[in-house]
Amino acid sequence: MPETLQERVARLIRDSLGEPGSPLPSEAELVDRYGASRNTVRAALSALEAEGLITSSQGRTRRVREIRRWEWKMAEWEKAHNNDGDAWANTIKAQGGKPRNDLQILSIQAPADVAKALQIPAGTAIQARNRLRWVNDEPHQLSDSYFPPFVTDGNDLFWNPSDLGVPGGLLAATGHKQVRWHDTLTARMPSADEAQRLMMAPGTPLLIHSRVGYDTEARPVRYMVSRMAADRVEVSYDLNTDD
Amino acid sequence: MPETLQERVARLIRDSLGEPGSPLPSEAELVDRYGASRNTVRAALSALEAEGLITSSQGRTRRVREIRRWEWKMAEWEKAHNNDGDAWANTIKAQGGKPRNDLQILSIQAPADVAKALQIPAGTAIQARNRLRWVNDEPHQLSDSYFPPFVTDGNDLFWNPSDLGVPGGLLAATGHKQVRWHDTLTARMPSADEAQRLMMAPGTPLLIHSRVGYDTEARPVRYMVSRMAADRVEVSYDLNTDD
DNA sequence: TTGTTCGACTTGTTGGAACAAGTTGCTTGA
DNA sequence: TCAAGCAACTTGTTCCAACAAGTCGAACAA
Repeated sequence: MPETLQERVARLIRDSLGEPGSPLPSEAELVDRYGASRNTVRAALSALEAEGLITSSQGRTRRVREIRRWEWKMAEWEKAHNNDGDAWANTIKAQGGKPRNDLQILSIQAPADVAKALQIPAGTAIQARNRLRWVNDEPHQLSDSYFPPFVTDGNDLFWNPSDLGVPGGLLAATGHKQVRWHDTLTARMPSADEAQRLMMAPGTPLLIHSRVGYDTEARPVRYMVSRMAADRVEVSYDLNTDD
Repeated sequence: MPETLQERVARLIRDSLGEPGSPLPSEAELVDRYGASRNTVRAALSALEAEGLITSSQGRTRRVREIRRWEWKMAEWEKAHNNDGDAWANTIKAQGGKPRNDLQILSIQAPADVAKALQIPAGTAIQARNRLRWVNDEPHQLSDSYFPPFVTDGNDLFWNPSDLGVPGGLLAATGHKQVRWHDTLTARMPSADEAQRLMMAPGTPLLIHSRVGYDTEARPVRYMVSRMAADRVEVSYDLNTDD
């Protein structure tokens, strides 16, 4: 199959990209340089944008995209006993970032995925804690936690937005200590709403981390789903042999 | 900021999408239905394609995209002592899939990221084992392993493509047992080459897993990078408290 | 010196047209 | 019956044109 003109132009531009942050030639110059129409050049450029290689916004020169990722240590997260502050915030601070946190606590009816993870019937009334986390005043991730009724019922602590200063975390303080976790990771493109709320550049995927926490009796006590802009974060795990 | 016509059309189409696998109206019908030009309708459709919501190929009706993910259990991977076969292949088989494996062993000069992970100077001659893994004759992931010279030097076993049947894996058999691992996960859009090799649909990100394995003396003995089509895989970890 | 305005430059949006090329099913001929 | 081939679909590629709208620096006025 022969290469189409827009593919050819995309390839030539891609191979001539400079350092991150450096400007691209204007559309008009690319039209001259490659002898293609403006539409064709634009098709090539939007392909590069969808690949996450360049930025563009109206009136401004296109530039080579630059990325900086923050590490999120998943194995230490809520496993550490000195979990008196926000473990995530501490991680970011340790890397020189300024973390921030919006928390919203609400009652919802469990959607299918939540119900499955918590092993309860779909539609059950449960509590959700929806967090929007920021780094350096840039939105970073949407982190939603869900708790089954037997954990939250008759426990006002869960309606308290400041869970800081609770040693071992909210669950340990209410007698539902987590001893096992099952994490899954995947990625997909964001919906329009997600892209807008996280101020994501086109061509940036969403990295999705979900965690189900189990207590000593192997009951699920928490389900957390974090949706992160993949160009701003790197999730890490430390493992070792048990023996 | 007012909604543009192509955004409006994209939104209306998005909201009217049916079941996975169901067909979309043709471009001509969408032109009639929304009173926009074909260019505008196509811009809306390619936005939806970039979001990973629909498929399209020449001559064929566009359809709502359907996805099926395979789980890859990272905590069990090479930690298990009964690692006599290929642990990844076993995982896939357990889920009803047919795994396959192309292995290529070659000598390369360490690129920057590999050198950093293995703590050796960039450009050092090292051994690479490049794998292309398939599930049901569909390409799934590119998995490349790199070993530092002190591990491979004078050890012909590493040039043997069939590492099956080596209890505990290749490294254990040569006296460099891994006891600690550091994993990182992130996502980005694939390059044109990656998209082609993995036969990835547009709007599909690459999920990238990297693992550095350390021996008992805390020396890095292996660096592995796996690039996976994110719509076909889900990475998982099982964690527990040590006490 | 400072602030505003304006013009030239950038990319974004939307329309139109024509032809290329892949797919699918029906018709037709062997 | 079966295969080839054609017709009518589909999406893909490529051009042209015009105007909208954001950006940025230089010129100008206070």
